[in-house]
Amino acid sequence: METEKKYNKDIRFRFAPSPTGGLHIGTARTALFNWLAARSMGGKLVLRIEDTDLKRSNRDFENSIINDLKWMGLDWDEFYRQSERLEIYLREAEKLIDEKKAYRCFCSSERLENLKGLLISEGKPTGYDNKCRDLNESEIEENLKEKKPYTIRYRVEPDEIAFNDLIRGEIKFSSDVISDFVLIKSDGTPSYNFAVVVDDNDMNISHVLRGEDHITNTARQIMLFKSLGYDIPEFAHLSMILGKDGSKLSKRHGATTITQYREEGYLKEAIGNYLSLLSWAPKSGEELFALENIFEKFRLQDVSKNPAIFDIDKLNWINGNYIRMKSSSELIKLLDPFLPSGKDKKLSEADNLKVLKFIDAFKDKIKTLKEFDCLAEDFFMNEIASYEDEAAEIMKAETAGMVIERFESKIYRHNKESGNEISEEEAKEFINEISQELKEFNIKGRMLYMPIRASITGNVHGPELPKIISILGTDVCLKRIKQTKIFIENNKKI
RNA sequence: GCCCUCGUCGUCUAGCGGUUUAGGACACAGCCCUUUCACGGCUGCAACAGGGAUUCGAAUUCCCUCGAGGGUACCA
Repeated sequence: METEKKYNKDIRFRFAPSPTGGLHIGTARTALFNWLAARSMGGKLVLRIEDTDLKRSNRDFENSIINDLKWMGLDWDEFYRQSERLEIYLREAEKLIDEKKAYRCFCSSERLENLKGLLISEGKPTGYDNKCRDLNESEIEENLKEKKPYTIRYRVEPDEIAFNDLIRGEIKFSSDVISDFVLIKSDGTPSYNFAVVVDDNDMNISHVLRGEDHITNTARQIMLFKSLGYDIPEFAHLSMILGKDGSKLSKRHGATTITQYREEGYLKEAIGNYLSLLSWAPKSGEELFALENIFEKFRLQDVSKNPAIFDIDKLNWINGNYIRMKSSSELIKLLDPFLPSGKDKKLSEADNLKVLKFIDAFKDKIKTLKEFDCLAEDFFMNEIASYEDEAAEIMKAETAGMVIERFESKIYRHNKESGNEISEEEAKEFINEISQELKEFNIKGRMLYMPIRASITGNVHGPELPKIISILGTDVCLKRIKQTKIFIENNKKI
């Protein structure tokens, strides 16, 4: 109750990715939940790039992350980059040294490695052995004079650390299990735990919402908040996202970055919707919703503690739903990078109309935009690429030839009289006519429709026949029928 | 090893001591619609990790075991 009062006026969340890779699905989920929480509470969201690991961070990754965040429809109120704030961390660390809450450690990394190896072999907890904890003034002076590189370590004092996780409830630690850790690395950059605390205070962060993998860091950070005399923010930890086999989501499970999913043909609406459903559900039980409509219903307290397995089937289902919700004209824009005609950037007026028809015919069959790609391939060629076994089988029937013959003559006449364009209605009328004509031979149903379908697509599945005919146009239909007749001849010989 | 977290259908979850023959969604199976595929509709399949304790009563509270995940860095 009191905590609610405390932050009512000034709620500030932050999202703090490190640019050591693209925007990972799990990181994106954390970003989304921060956005949801901040917006639902009427607070602000800060984006902070944690690029203090000079070796692994890079600007391309940062751009990619920001790009993907924006693509998802997330926005933020303030932006910071830790690499631009290095003096601040140094200054705060010096302060702690002065207060004897931190100290310079001159141990080489070799020594630390050896120490760790030794402790492991003895079956003891690994951790720093406090060698430099109580160096006297002259020892320190001497080391500094020798220009020995040093780190700044925090002096962990015996204490019990407890905090109330907004998702998990009370979590306690004993300082016994935490050894003196590094605040400032020997290259002068701050370590993660230190930079985070200084920044969260500096940026007036009221709520820290991050992944479960940071729970143990929280203990270290709380010690630092106390030692630096800062106010301690609220904490909440989201569960991990796991792969199908229950292990941490990694490349082995397929695509792991938002960029990849975008390229696979997932819509931002679907990604946001699905990710928000990972460890949270609206009370109403809705499964499909827009983020803009849902954040009001979002409550941090309702977030589930269980780890969630990333289920591509459900994402596909959601994505299919959003594809169906889009109009064909919206889809044509989204589809641009996926369509063969879009690839070589020569979309004529006629092509455009064709694509529109094509989208209309296929959009309720498809789970990802990328699936349009291979589908489109078949429709934008003059020839049929290959005949399905089932189609070949259908066309072996005596009556198939008759059907195709009649179909061809109708298309042929239309082509001579009205050209390539043929509307769905006209195509439908043709089929009806053929149906009437062949009634006396008792050719109907499958035996009527399938040969027609197979003769122009080589396939027994697909969109409604009139749609296909209209998409292809009579020119292509005639070419393909001719091709099919040859195919049937050859097929007979075998 | 030590520390922390988590454990409801295959998966995401609802459930907050009696209203529960544990509800919904995805996936799967069947049926209907349909010239086909898909969409849509209907039906079905399927879970409280195990053991104790508290209680008249436990998926819900407590303890133990087991399982999973995370941390234990001059990575974040």
